[in-house]
Amino acid sequence: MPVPISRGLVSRSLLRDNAYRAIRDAIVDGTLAPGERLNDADLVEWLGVSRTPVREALARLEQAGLVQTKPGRHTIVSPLDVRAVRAAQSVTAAMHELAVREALPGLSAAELDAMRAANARFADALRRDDVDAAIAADDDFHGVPVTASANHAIRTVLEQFTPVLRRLERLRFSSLSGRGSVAQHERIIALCEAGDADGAAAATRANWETLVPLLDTLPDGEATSSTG
Amino acid sequence: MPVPISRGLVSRSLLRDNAYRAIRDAIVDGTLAPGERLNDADLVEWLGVSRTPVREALARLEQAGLVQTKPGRHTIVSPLDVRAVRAAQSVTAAMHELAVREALPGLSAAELDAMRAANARFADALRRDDVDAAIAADDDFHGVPVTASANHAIRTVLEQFTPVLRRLERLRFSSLSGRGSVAQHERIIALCEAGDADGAAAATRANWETLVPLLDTLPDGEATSSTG
DNA sequence: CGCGTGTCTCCTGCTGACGGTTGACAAACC
DNA sequence: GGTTTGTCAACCGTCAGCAGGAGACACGCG
Repeated sequence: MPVPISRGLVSRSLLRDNAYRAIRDAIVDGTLAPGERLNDADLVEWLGVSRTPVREALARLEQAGLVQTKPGRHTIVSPLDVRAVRAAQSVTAAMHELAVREALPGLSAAELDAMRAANARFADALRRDDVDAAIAADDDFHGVPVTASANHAIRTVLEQFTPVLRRLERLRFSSLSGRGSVAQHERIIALCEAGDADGAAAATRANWETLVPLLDTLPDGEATSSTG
Repeated sequence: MPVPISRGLVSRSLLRDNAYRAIRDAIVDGTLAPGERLNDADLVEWLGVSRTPVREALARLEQAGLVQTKPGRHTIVSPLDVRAVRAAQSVTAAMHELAVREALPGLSAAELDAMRAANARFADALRRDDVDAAIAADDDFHGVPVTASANHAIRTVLEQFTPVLRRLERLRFSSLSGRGSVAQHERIIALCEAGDADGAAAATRANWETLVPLLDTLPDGEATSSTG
């Protein structure tokens, strides 16, 4: 049997990556509550790995702003902070806008189909009130231009800050932000098909701005750490 | 004597942060050449710290794309890759544009003065062909809107990807990209003063686009690792 | 009873060491 | 001589342990 020569298809899993995903997901879905203290030893026991991969995972999470570390003292899950989420939102929106702009010239019919399919799954998940599936489909939809842009920096930034937004959506509203997003997605697809870069970029940005009104429902000082 | 109650003014320096800065600067200024192999043991000996802080520094550099790691095999300084630099450039430009847009409504006269002062230092450094000073002044100039935007995500992203651009400028051209940048900076200041958000944002983006023509002078496959 | 101080414990940051995997070299076979 | 395969050294990922500092508590003093 001739072995397929696809390179690096199965990459060995690093313990630190698994730890990163596990802790990140636990923060996003609320298992680890905002403001909660993260003890290295506890995480070690929970994940069944040593402190080194756990600490490397925490370091990555700190860059994203999901955890905060005071050197030598403690590590906590970041409180829900309006300004921090707003910051992550505007950066995320800018990245998606940029991805659409860079991807559009070379967007293939197959990729447009992939966006349509993802949007269909998104709509279906919303009908079923399946938050997990809806978020996954939404990620798939916006992931098409990101992948097509072939811009690794965009991907890196999005992987950093998207969890911050997802956490707010899941903890605070327990349902995906906009049902109107389905129509917005359709509009984005249409503009992409028409080759309207400015229009598609603007529509994408607008789509990610739907989070903003929800932000305003968060009291300014909610769950601020020490002073409150 | 009453002690000033400024909080956390002196933050204890972490070895990993020092290691990060040292390695990053060495890559940017070419001390560590593109494609060069990075041996943990060598870095340990050079920096005089243990492997852990060195590895944490390398992990951060990998996110920025300045080094590449094959798990279990080796770590190398990223070769000069047009696509990677182009990706970092477009993300950086988008971030600076966003920073100006968010900072403008609340930009004070003092901050405008700071931009003018930085631009003056920038022009002076260019006259003296002092690349280090020019880059520092340029950073200061663009740092004003970034700081004023109070958007921590923007700052994080810029700290990640700016070194990638600086490395290209220093290795490949040994002089700052655009002498015309002084005039562009003045234009940005004027538009900020006039409160023209769209104009200032566009001018900022245009300023960071001056890197693009230089990118085209890089052959597509320059310094790709194995074949060369 | 309130405040300041000393001690004690816990936790983080760092260190040094070990094992698994990977790419390379060389010997053996066709 | 070319190809295959066995062996090997090197290096990264991970582990357990140590030291310094910060916070908590209790004691003593005013």
